[in-house]
Parts: sequence; structure tokens; C-alpha cells
Amino acid sequence: MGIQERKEREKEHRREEILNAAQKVFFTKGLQAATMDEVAEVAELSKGTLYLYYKSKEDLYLAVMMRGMGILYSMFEPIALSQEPTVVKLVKMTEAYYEFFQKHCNYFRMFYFFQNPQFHKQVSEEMMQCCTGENQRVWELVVRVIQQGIDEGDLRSDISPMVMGVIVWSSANAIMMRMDTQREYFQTTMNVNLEDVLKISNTLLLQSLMTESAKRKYASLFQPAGMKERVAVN
Amino acid sequence: MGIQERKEREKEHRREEILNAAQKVFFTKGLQAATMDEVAEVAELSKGTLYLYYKSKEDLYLAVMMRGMGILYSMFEPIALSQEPTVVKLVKMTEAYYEFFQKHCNYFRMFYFFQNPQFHKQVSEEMMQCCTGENQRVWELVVRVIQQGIDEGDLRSDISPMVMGVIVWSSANAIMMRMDTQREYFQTTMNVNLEDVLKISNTLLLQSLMTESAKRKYASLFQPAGMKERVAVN
DNA sequence: CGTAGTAACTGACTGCCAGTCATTTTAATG
DNA sequence: CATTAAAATGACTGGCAGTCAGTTACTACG
Repeated sequence: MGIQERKEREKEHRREEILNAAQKVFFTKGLQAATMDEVAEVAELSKGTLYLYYKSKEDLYLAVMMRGMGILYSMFEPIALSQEPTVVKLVKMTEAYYEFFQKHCNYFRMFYFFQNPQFHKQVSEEMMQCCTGENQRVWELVVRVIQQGIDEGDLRSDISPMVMGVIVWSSANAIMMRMDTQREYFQTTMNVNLEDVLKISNTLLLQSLMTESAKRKYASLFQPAGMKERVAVN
Repeated sequence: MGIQERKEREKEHRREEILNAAQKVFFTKGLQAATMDEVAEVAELSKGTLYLYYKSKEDLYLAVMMRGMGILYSMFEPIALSQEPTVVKLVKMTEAYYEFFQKHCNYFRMFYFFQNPQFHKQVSEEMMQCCTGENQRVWELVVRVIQQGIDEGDLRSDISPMVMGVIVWSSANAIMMRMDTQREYFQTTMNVNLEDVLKISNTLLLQSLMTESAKRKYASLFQPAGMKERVAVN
């Protein structure tokens, strides 16, 4: 009975095609302005069919967002699994997240909505669990590296790895969100370069989480984080 | 001609009443689920009248949000103008922001939308400027205090006050947003208490922005920021 | 083949809501 | 009381998410 299996494959393929169409529309229009009619048109299907595969516009939106999470995971994984020193791994992971933000800005933007509780209400239970699961996967990667850093004595042992993770992640996230929405505003009206802000913030936080011995060991990593020069203008 | 003036007052009063009604509805339903019909009903006016006073639902939403900004300003101002040492002021301001978050959570939530570029498009130019102006007012208060700290030698001089402001503000904001949306999630599945995270994050950042002399001077301020105990469970 | 049965798909339709505008109400003025 | 301007109204429009009765395509079996 290869037919059942072929049908499964075709169904999966349809799901993907709908996702491709939705991605195009959401990327160009955003959640609000995108319409299911337009997604249907791009997918060359009727609107009704979309609802056979996804429960709502919001579910579809999250399904696209999950692709982004997958990409982020695939960028973090090789770093986490590499043989480099933990502190280096952490620096590389923050850089990777910034790279993700730059190269996959549209996915990054979708993460906004996941933060908004109003949005949560419009999403099906399953999709929500699916997302938190994917989220968890990425998160565990981060925490594992931090734990390793603590075990090796490079990171302080008086703060739990999860707490460290939340601190570093949240602040990087917040600054990148600002880059996305207000980069020019900060640049022109305040002469603040948000790329510098991100670098400085990451450096300060990471250093304050490191042990004294690690600071000495990895001092060279942070030396050229140019704070003085750019600021001196003012 | 006192009549003109009375009419002006009445008009202003109407505007306020509409705002009160809108606030009630937005606070209970959120932006999406709230309808202009409902606001009209609560305001005991017809829907058309709302549009004589506010250009759109989103404009009305931002008008309510501005009240929140005003409250925040009124909480920051006395601290900024007080005669206490700068480092103490900064600590108090972070505490004040947390207090704002707790007591005026509904306003805090509205700030989310202001961050979303998709939302911006639906707002009139005037209202947008009005908001950024109010935002600026609060911001200047923060930057002024930081500048003072630099001048007095308590804060490092190699990072601009604006950059420091963005770093501290963004990270506090991000963590409080998480408190609002995922407090239980973090508590139950990860045994992370976000109140601790906020405190630790603020402490770490503030300390890394302080000069060596200031760290010695104000060491007592940060001593009891209990990191070890709570975490030791795990 | 042909036909019964099922899975996939369709698009007209419903309900909801933001925003509009012709009409009505209110109130100031002479 | 008549005139006029300002304020308020609510029926209406257009657009969209989501539905469902009906159609089509595909498979299995006699």
C-alpha cells in the first residue's frame, strides 16, 4: 500500500506550499495587513483549503515563525557542540544571534508577536505547544553552554545558568528589536549607534558573569570593543 | 465671550470622557478584541462621535497610552530632581519603573504596541509625534541623571550617557515584559524567579557602569541582592 | 470498465467591525 | 421665533476571517 504513503507525502507537500505562500505574504505585508484571500491566491488554492491545513491566520503565522526558530537552532547548534572554550562559544552565540537578526530579519520580527499575550489568545493550543517546544530546544542549547562554563570555572557559580541565560538573551533581544524599529531615530536624534550599544551591552554582561580567572584568560577577546572612540564625538 | 471658552472646556471634557471609556474597554479587552462600538456604548455616545475626537481606534489607543507615560514621568521626576547621590537615584529609578509595571500593568502593556512597526502604520502622524515627544521627556530625565553621574565621577566616562541609558532601560524593559507574559512559565518549568532576574540584571549592569571608586562607596547598596540563596535549591 | 465511496477542494455566504456621511438635534444669536 | 452653525447620530459600506453545502478527483472493488 504505497498509496497511503504517497498521499501523506502529497499532503505534507501541500502544507509546505501553503507555508511558502503565507511566508511571502506575511513577509511583505505583516500580520495585520496580510489577508487569507491573498495567501490563497499566491498558493493557487481556495481560501477554504487553507483552513483544512491550518486552523487560523494566527496559526499559519506561527507556523512560518517556527521555520525561523529552526534556522536559529541550526545556527546555534554547531557552536554549542564545538570544542572551543565556553566563553568563546558564548561570544559566538551572541554574534550568531545578531547575524540571524540581520539575515533573517523577517523571521526575527515574527518573534515579536510571540511575546504579545493578546496574540496568544488567538492561537490554537497545539500550535502554541509546538512553538514553546521549539523555543525550549533553542533555550536548552544556550543553558547547556552556560552550565558548562560554570562547571569549568569560567562563569560565576552564584547565579543559576538559567538566570544568566535570561539576562543575556533578554537584553540582546531588546536592543535588536530597537535596531529593527528605531535605528535611524537613535542615530539621527541621539547620535547613538545601536550596533555599538549591542556590543557594549553584551560585553559588560558577559564580563560581569565571568570569574576573575576567566576575565584574565579571555581579556583579549574584549579589548577592542571600542567604547571610547565613537563616543568621544559628543 | 465666555461662551467660546466654556465650549472649549466642554469639548476637552468630552475628549477626556471618551478617553475614560476607551481606557476601560482597552484595559479589559486589549487592542484587538476591543471594539469602537463598545467604547461608544461605555462613553454613552454614538460611534460617529468618537471619530470627531479621535482619528482611529489606534490613535485612541495611543491617547490612553500617553496617560501611562505621564504617570511614569511623574514617578521619575521627583527622583531625578532630588538631592541624593546619582547612583542612589539610578537604583531608585529602576525600582520606580518596576513599581510602575506592578501598579500600572495595563499601561505598561500598551507600551508593547508602540514598539511594533506594524502598529505604527495605522497611527496618524500627529499622534505619533505626540507620543515620541512624551517618550523623549521621560528619556531626557534618565539621561540627565546618568550625565550627572559621569560628571561626578561615579559612572564611567568611556560610554556615552545615552548608550548607558539604552542598555539599562532595554534590559529592564525586556525582563518586565517577560514577567507580564511568562512569569508562571519561567517559575514552574524552569524554577526561575523573574523578580530575582530583574534585580540581578540591574545590579550587574549598574555595577559595570560604575567607576571603581563608586563601587567602593556604594558597595552596601548592592550587598543584599541575594543571588546565592534562591538559586541554591537547584 | 463502471460504480460506489471517500478524501480533497471550492467559493459563495455569514457575521463582525472600522470607519463614513447624510440627516437630525442642540444651542447660540439677533 | 427664525436662522444658522456646531455637535451628535446611527444606518450604511467595504473588507476580511472563518464556514459549510456542494463539487470534483481519486481509489477500490465487483
